[in-house]
Amino acid sequence: MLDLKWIRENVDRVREGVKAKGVSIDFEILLDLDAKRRSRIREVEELKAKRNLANDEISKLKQSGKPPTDLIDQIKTTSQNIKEIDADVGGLTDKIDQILYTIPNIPHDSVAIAKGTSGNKVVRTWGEVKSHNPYLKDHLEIMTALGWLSMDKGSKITGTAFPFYQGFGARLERALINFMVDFHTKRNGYTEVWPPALVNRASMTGTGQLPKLEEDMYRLEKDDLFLIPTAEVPITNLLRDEIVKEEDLPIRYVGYSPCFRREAGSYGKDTRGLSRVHQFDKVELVKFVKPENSLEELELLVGNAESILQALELPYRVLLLGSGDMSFASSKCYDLEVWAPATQKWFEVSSCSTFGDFQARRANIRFRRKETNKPEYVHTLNGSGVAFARAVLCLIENFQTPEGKVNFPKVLLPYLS
RNA sequence: GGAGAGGUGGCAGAGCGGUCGAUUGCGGCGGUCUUGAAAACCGUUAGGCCCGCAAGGGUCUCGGGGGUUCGAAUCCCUCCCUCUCCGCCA
Repeated sequence: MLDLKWIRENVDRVREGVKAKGVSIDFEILLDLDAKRRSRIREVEELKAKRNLANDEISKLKQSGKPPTDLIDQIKTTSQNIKEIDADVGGLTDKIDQILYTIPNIPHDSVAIAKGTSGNKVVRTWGEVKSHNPYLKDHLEIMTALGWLSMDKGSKITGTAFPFYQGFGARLERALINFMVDFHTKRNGYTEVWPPALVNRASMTGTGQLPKLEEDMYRLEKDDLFLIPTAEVPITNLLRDEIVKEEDLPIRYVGYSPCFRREAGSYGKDTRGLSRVHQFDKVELVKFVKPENSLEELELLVGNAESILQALELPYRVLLLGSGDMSFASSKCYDLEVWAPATQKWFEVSSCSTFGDFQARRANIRFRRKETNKPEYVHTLNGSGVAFARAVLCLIENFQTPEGKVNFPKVLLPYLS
């Protein structure tokens, strides 16, 4: 979330930033509640100071054996007042928090202000973008024919858009997990983690999925736990409510997890085969960095994600997202899209963002700077490195042979043999 | 799931209604001593919020929330978590 004090001092800038994200917030109400709350706090703290002095006095009188009954009677009304004002402050705080939690992060200055996807810019393209060729079959056709994937079985067992991988398809999934995690640990310097796939409400709130996206997630009612939409959630929350040492930064984690998305209301849009599914696998990169290194670390993160696509010999392009297409918590975001030559579409397989201190503030993740010895919020970043279902889709379509078989990039061969 | 014991500062561990934000030890930081280091000694070492340009002052926090009281780390209720034993189980 944004800092209330900072909002107060920079309302116009926040107002513009929020609008650029396509969200509408009534800041007059917020600032009014804030002013009321602070005035009530001043009021109640004065009373508390008075009560504390009286309590000291009572304590002394008791110790010297004098009955402090008069003083107790006097201070009773003060205590009653304190209770009432405290309740009022509590109510105001709840209202303020409710608003604060719905305010999105504002885009970084280097991000184009634009509606929807109109501000997205291709910053570079890599590899050969194959044009349409009559013999090309799409991934679903190939994988189904080879017995690698059954969307029908997934539907029977669970429901629509739950892929069931079989035989070599299952093997491929497992190989990709190992390849990507190895690559990021050995070559890109990340520390491997394997997080839980279920998280509690506090974690979902910490990274910003809640309260806004509750409808997009699978939830276990009985335990009030959520199936993670991305490993970003458990991995970022690893450091929730902690203060790390300055010299430990940057902290880099890589973790595999299954990802679960209800994708409510998205039926009929790009849903063929593996292009949009409710459960998929993903290797996620998460970084905690010092604020001054945030943008530079984002570029490195994008590079780390790209290195996977290059190793897999997949043609891709990098998009810098405009304000209207960015996620709620993101401050600056690059998407990586891979070309699928049969489907003739770009598929997003990675989204790399810096969140500034937005998540760190919500999740209370700080570091202590040596010079000042004061705790400061870290900046959090994450990116897919990369997301599977679509990467598999692109892999199959790019590496298919005219005979209806599939070759694989040589980097995967050790994992597939 | 059942029974019991606990959750206190970076860690360990006291306190169990009244100057307790908290004794003490370890660790960390600064200093004295030393050619340097160790040891020893001295000092220092939580965070949030409010007011303030600042210095500083006030207030809150002993797992979370609520209650009793003039006053709660201490008493009561509730939830969460950890440990031990039993049950169940991959």
